[in-house]
Amino acid sequence: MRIIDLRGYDLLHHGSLLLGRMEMNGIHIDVERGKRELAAMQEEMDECINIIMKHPDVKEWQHKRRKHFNPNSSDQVGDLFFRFLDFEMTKQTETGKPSADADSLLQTHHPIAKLILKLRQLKQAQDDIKDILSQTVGGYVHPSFHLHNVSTFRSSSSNPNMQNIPVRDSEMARVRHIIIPRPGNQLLEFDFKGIEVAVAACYTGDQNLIRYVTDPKTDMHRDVASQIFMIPPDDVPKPLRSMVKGGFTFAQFYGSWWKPCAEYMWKDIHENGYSISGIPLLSHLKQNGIGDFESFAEHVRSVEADFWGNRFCEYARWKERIYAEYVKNGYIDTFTGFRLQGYMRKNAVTNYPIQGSAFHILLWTLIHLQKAFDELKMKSKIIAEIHDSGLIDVFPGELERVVYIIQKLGTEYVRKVWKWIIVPLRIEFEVTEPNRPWSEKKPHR
DNA sequence: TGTTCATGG
DNA sequence: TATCCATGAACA
Repeated sequence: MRIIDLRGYDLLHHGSLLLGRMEMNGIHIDVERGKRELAAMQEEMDECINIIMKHPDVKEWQHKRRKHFNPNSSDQVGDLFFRFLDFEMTKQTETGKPSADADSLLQTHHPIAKLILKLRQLKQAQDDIKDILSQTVGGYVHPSFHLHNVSTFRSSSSNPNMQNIPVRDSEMARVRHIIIPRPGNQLLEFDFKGIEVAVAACYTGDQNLIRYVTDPKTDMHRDVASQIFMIPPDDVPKPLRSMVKGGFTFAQFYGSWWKPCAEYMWKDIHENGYSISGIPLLSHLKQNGIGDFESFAEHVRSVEADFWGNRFCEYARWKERIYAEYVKNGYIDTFTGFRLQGYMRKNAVTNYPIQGSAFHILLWTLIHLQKAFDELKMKSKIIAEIHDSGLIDVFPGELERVVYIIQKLGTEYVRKVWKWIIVPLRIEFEVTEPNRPWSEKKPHR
């Protein structure tokens, strides 16, 4: 992997300076609240452990195995459920042992499965908070951000990693309670919507993909869901759309194929029982001749053939073209000035330039945002960056101005500089009240 | 140290 | 016909 020209050099040079500046700024931490959360989590964990250890199945396991049960050991948990209690093993680890991940455990419907998972969540949240507190000095933590670790020329973060702090799970999102703005300030988060898909449209020039990311009246995930489940586009329920988004469309973009996609979706629709205008999805499928996994998989196979053969045929051709280029030359070049070389699998070749360049749009925006802050003598500070989003500690009275500048830079100016961005970009903003934690961010406008 | 599981994009 | 890229912790 190397830089091929001044565009790439410039990004790394100014990008490094920016990330260094961010690192020096640091993030304000509510240390007292952190300590309270740790204590509260410990109590909840003790409660879980108590119930787990009292369960007759665990006691019997300890007796027969002549060992103290450790609920943090996935080896032991897997052994308990899938060997000792003989639940059906639906998933193996790479080395052939029964998997003890969240999915596998939930499928047992055993009363302590949920407790073990809750314990895992609490433990990780507690570890995250401990990790942050241990590296906080004078109320501020200074995470590292790097540009030299990732094969795609994305960034990474460590000590502590600010790029994988939980946000979806309500228990774990408690970690965000301790991340607060400077006194009197607000936290502003902005993120590029669907930027990887937008960048994929730029690289591939696929007319249908370009239309989907350009025309807000269209909806790719809804249309694909409509095709897979044979229902009118307007009848696609939101949760089903979102399942298809991750389980089929993105999986396909990343290089998956019909069989694993079909397995994932088939399992999901059995667990989550969607209904289409009052009719259970499974009955609806049966009415359309799909009554078992084999017929569903066969159908998904045909949807996949249409996906790459018709819907996104230019994307498919680009994938072949770029891979052939890599095989011939031993490298591929990105729009942002980098040469990707060395051993890459086919799926990597078709994904790296997209992933890297999507991040570079954010990086460019942040570099110029910092420049604006300096030139206008503004007091807001950039404090973190998460691949397609930025986190700003906003000084009182500067909020609207900061939002305006980000909007201008990230959706207009970047397109004047990088003509390869041939589709519109969209940014959404979320903000907290003054002095309130990151967990309380609300949509802005 | 390799494996597994967790989180984020 | 391998779902892309990371970091961190615990266990064995």
